[in-house]
Amino acid sequence: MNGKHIAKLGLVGADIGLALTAANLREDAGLSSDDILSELAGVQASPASYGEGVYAALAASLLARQAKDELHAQDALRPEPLGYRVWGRELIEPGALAQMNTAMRLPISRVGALMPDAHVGYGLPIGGVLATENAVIPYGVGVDIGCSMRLSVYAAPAASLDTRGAVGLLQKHTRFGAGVGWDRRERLHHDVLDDPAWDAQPLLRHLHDKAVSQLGTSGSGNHFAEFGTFTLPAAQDGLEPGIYLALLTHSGSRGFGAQVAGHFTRLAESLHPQLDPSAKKLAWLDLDTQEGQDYWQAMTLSGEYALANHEQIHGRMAKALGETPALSVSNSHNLAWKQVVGGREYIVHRKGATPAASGQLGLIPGSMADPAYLVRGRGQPDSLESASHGAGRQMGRKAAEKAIAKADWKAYLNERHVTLLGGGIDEAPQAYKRVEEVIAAQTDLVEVLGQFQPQVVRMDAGSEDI
DNA sequence: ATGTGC
Repeated sequence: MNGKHIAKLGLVGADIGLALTAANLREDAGLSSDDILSELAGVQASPASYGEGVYAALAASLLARQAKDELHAQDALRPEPLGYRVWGRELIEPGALAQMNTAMRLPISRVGALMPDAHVGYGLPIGGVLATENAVIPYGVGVDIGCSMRLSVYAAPAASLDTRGAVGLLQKHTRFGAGVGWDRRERLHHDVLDDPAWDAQPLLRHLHDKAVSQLGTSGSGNHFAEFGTFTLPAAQDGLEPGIYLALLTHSGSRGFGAQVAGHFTRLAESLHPQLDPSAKKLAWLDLDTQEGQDYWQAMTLSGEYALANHEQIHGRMAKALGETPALSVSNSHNLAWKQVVGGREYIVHRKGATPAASGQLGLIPGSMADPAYLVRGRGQPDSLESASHGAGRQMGRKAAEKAIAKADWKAYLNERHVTLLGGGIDEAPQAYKRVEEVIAAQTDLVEVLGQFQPQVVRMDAGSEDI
């Protein structure tokens, strides 16, 4: 009796050693090689019936291997990605298409689409829309859960707030930077802080204090608060055509949402150890598990928290201006929704994509010095009723710091009479695709209703200073 | 995206 006999049975790895050990004991007990081999075949065929005795260790190892193989089979990627439509393909880098292809190979994926602002992200590309069946992918939503836009249009002429006034308001009523919150005495309350969901999970309870301090702040990266002129060519929601003063903000769920995203993507990865490495960051949570339900609850709360951030920023500003907005629009662009697609309910992930159901209003910003658009969705089915969430990056942050001359950046702002508070060269307009081209690539997804031109922009100071 | 990090 030796390893070759055992290997012939199809045993692999550590199981061979375990089988040999057991075989030696049976040989000592007087059994023939043929008898032992037939016993081993019995263990292989039904390891669950050998919980005790000389074959117990081998049986346990076989069972563990079986479970792992089943997990692997469940998580196996399709050999080929499902088909999906791409808007503005000529504007999209190959890496983003490769990431979308991987996403469309997941066993849980059903329908997908790529928006014209798409670029590479963690897991699902930014600008990716993905419908899955009964499962949610934390990195299909993104790190900044609930990242969103809000526009307030005031029934006041664009010239009624000068640059100096706008700078003062932005400095007084907005807060930027990683880790930054409002001082205790400056904080405002919001009902979102009383949501019972905060008490439903230890993680959420733990993050409540941070959420309290950061409510009504704007964070870092591409987040902004800006005053500008809003041009409305045709009446909308009772607002007459005209050129108005307006406030546009881009903010998310801050440290709270980031910690939720990190926690649940690590959890998802740990639950899918057999997932192909190329799809590691696309690990999902089944919605019929406790983990999936917990993520859904935390994600929903993060989304509401992010919208509350905007409400507070706009509320502070409206009070300071003494104006009530004549038109208010907001939308989340990093979130998952339950949505009926072709008669079936799927989980639709939009990671940097604007919901664009028929008639639904949304906001698509360009850059710190380029126009933002008020749009109305056309409910295009192949896009899963979506549109781009912005212009999309043309180059990464490090590439932008190398490639863009500071003088060119400043000239771009000067030509458009944009005053910038904070803001790094990694967010320069030249780092983004031309938003006009991105809008032109999705005329079948959204109709443009109005245009916002930034004039005084506040962003996080970042690594560079203008 | 975030006062972080396989």
